[in-house]
Amino acid sequence: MRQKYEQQMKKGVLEMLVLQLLSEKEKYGYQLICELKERSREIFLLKEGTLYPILYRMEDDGLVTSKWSEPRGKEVSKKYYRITGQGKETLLRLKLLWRAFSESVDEIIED
Amino acid sequence: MRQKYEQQMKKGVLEMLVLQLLSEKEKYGYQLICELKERSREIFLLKEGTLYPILYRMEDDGLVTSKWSEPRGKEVSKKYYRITGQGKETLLRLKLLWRAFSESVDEIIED
DNA sequence: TAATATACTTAGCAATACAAAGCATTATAT
DNA sequence: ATATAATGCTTTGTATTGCTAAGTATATTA
Repeated sequence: MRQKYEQQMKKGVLEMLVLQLLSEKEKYGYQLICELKERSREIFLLKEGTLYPILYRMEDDGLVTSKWSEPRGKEVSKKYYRITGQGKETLLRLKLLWRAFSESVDEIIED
Repeated sequence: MRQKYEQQMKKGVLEMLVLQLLSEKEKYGYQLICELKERSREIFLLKEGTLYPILYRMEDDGLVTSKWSEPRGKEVSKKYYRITGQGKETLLRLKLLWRAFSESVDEIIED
């Protein structure tokens, strides 16, 4: 299953976007959902049932790590995700694939 | 299930591409596989097990119609698919969605 | 005559995106 | 004071999807 993420490209866009956001700064789940909604102008409206399984999967695959924050004062403890070296590599690969994929689609639909 | 195709946007790229090819001229299954391979520069390498179910689905949904060719001489009979009015509408909608979708992705991954 | 290309079909599988629900806490509004 | 909404994480179940794999059949090429 070496090519897993590549093969899932069409579905793998979400993985790519999550990795992108995490490559900028470590974040927790709910935050990712909100940021994705904002930055995509309401196009990526992830449900928890979509995002969290993605995070668990990526953690299993070594693309991200997680750790619970120690809550300061009244704060609730949150689970922060951080991208790993392997995750950065995967993100790069996914971006290249996305370019090829989307350019190809564009060419075909523009006659 | 009115929004079916819209909701499946990420997976619906294949449907969009097939509709696009059919909007240019009626075609048969194998031909679609070959053309898609060519025009996408080897990026969309559809298997029969992927394409034919898509065609059946779209026929069920009234986006395309099919008819068997009467074989001339030695020719094998082929099942030609033609896009319908509803299929053209769907194609337009899918293209608009694709633009919004891909532009959104591009913005996010380009920081 | 064997292999390859063309052409369509189907069964079965793994992965995914989602709905939906639950749990717990904090903030806001009534 | 109490209800509601928002935040935050998790899990279960479901429909859809893309694919593997196999099967059927004919035509062409080696």
